[in-house]
Amino acid sequence: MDERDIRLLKAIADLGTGSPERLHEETDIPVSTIHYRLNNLKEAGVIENDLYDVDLEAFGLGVTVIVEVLADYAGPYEEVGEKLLAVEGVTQAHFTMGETDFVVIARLTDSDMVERLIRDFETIDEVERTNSTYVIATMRDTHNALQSYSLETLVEELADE
Amino acid sequence: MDERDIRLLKAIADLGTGSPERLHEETDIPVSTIHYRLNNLKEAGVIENDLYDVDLEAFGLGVTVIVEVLADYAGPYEEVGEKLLAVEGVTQAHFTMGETDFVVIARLTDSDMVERLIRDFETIDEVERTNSTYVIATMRDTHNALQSYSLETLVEELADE
DNA sequence: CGTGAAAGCCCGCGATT
DNA sequence: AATCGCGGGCTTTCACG
Repeated sequence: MDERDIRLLKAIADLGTGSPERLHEETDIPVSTIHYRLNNLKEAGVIENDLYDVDLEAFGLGVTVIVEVLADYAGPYEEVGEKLLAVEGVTQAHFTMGETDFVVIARLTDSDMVERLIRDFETIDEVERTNSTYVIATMRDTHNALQSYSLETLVEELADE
Repeated sequence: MDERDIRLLKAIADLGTGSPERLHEETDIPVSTIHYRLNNLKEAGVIENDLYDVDLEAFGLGVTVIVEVLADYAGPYEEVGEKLLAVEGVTQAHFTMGETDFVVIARLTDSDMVERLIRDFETIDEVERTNSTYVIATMRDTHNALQSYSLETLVEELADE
């Protein structure tokens, strides 16, 4: 992966599309070269998949909750994690170190559903305690960390390897 | 938005792609109708954008941190939020109610960069205190809350409107 | 909402450096 | 091994039933 790949990925992050033509306009790299590069990146697993960003508000999923979960488990943490993931509405689950064991983020319709979510969590054997925080407004929610990085920083990081 | 749209969006969430042909295989809805529907959904803002999922590990962005930010501000919260978003590596920022004011999630390269992140936060005038939690493993991180919902639930939600 | 044909884009091939 | 032009083929669009 060289500077040209970075420029490509940055363009993808900024434009929010993988369209070769759009990328060509943005980067001035010839269309067929973009193909060549993109294929390599896919092969290497750098680009996982193409997907759609669905607006959850449209489904009435307007409520976001962040739940800290304290668990007591003997086996591997993955087992507990799987049970958390199975609860309806969970969009993120992070296994963490520190005061709490898991940080879970869920998207729900209303406070009734929040109640059900918490109840579902508490029902899990290994779960000891939960601590919920309501989200009033989400200012950013993107997988594209690249968007927040400057091209220079990314190239620099690359050089360190 | 009717039941057919829901089926379409559910298929998108499940397959992880917006490819009309794949969607046709899954739903048996004619290809051109899928185009028609998808266009409407885009117009309505239900589908925000099509994008690529970039593997952040490939950039050495292997460290995830969750930071709770306590702030003291006179003006609107957006002002503080903007300052938080400007810090390099921030992928999510939620304005919350409860013990803390913001929950921020960032993707970074190493602990040096975590230090810098915290320092950047603390430098912001309105920020009073921060509390960081390291993520050991992320078990799920998807915008696709739809994946975790059953088709029945979604249609039911729709009917309530 | 479905059909068909025309337009435009994607992407692999192969020649070039 | 990377780059780039070309052209077949598929995807998408659009006017109509």
